Amino acid sequence: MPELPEVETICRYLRDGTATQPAILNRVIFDAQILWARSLATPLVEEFYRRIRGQSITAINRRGKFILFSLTTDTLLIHLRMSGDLLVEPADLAPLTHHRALINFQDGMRLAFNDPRKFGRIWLVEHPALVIGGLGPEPLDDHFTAADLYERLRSTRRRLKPLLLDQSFLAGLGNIYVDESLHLARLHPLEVSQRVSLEQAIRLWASIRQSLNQAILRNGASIDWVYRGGEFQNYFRAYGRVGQPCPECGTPIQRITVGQRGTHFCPQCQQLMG
DNA sequence: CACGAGACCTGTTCGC
DNA sequence: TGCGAACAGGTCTCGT
Repeated sequence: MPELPEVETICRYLRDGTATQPAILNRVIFDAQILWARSLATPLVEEFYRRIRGQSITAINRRGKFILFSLTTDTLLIHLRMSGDLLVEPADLAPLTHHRALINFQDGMRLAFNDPRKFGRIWLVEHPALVIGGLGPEPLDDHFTAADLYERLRSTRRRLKPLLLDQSFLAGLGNIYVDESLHLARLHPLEVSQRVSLEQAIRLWASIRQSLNQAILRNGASIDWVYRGGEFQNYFRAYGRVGQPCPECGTPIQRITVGQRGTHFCPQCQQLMG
């Protein structure tokens, strides 16, 4: 499910709690179970069990699409990839079909990692930089400026869509928010980054931040069978709207494939520069 | 260097 | 109704 706004939403749910699930900050870990071996990236499962036991959750943060749980001595990182989700529930429930890992707390609750497609990954490390060190800037960070984006765009000749999906270029965007940001900025997904002017870069920078901020305000997007209460899917401008009118000009939204990803854009508003 | 294809996985939806 | 194909919010690795 998750791109930056959805991961941010889940992060807040875990930190602050919701109407249906309690916050898990400061809980003490009793033990853990890995139900699908490949969900654990590192360390080996026995060491994971041994090290995580007895640590408590001192902070919950997001970096790009990673969720970082600061523990007493280590950091637990979880990437939800395509279909992952995190649930807080009583530890005595029988695991659901798609539960891949369980972190059991001393107070009888547990954090369950549910992931039908099994692409998600878990790391337990002393130094999180080992996992997230290669990420590009955080798009909503005050330190990330339009000038930064312009400079980064100029440093390569890649097409905008695959470039913005590259987490080492910018952290957190995925298929939805790249399409939404490019539409808002009126830039073609196949435009070459080096041809983007300063003015266009400023527009793209503002569009990325606006898309992400609006999505976070609506608790992210919920599509298909994964519904977490987010409502941003009702405000999509381009993503998933093939054949429907562009909100700016009414031209039907087109779908092409770029780097094996479905790509949605308005052929009128988003034209390649000649 | 930049891009495309194939892997990793399961589930849903679409077209005939 | 049934069945295969296409598709899905991600990322890695390999070959050209």
